[in-house]
Amino acid sequence: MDKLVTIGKASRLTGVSAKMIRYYEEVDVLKKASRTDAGYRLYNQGHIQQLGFIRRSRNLGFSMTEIQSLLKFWLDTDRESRNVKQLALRHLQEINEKIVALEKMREILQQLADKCDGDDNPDCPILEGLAQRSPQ
Amino acid sequence: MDKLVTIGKASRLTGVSAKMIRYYEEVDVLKKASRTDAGYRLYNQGHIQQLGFIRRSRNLGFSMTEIQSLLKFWLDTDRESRNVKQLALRHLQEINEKIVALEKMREILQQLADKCDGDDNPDCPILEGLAQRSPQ
DNA sequence: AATAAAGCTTACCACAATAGTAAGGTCAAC
DNA sequence: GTTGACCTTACTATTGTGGTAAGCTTTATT
Repeated sequence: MDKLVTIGKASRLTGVSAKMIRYYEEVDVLKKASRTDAGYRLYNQGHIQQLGFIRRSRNLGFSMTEIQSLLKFWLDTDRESRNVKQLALRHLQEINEKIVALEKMREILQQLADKCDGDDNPDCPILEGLAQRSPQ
Repeated sequence: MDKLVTIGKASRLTGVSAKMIRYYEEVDVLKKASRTDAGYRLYNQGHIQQLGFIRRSRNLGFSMTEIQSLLKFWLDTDRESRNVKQLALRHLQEINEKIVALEKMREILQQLADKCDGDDNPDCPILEGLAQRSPQ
């Protein structure tokens, strides 16, 4: 009683482009689809759920490799939540590091921009900053 | 009286890898170097300064295309600082958008992680969240 | 039934910025 | 006169996504 859908419908159901669905299969984060006689891919409910899982994981910034691990945990009822949490915390730390880096950029750039009149005059502390000082 | 250096020295002087120096030349953000008879690239003080400019711009997250514009402004003494500031503010906005996106990820992921015991038990709200809800 | 439109297939290319490798030429020192 | 450091070009790969082209299948319209 498993309703099977072709890739276009699976895409509409999950919000994942057909292109990406094929790619996920290719890099082994999505279980291979069965095929019709003509070679069309067919997806069942399990695939659809898995695609949702992948999409939400991507939206949280997890890499393909991390998603592979997450999916393995998800499918393994014997997992220890310790391992999942560890993966999540590691990713959280990466996110934090990216935020810190971006905030540093923002601060320096904002300081330069504040000093620049932004008119028809050629004087420009932004260019001077990029040319001379060392905004890290 | 312009001291010329080969690419290795230019790299050490600027902190830009030789690989990247060649790449910058190829994509036209760095003026072409002159060559020795044997074909070795030779860099002068202007090149070195320009490489510093590029490195600092990269560190602030500007793309190659943006850096091309910045360099054009820098070399044009008739520039209007308005244009430079506009470019900088646009980039600042992109940085802010990235920060906002990352903070959203962080919040959702942190919430999931907080609910997860992270022990040898298989129960895992992180996986449940990825599987079921919509942590956009 | 014939044809058109929509949907699917694989196999390419492109992106942005960086790093790595291989095969080979050059230069300086010992 | 050989070794080792340095340089050259030309590839390949990365990450995740989008695009295109050429061709087959299925569905809808006439």
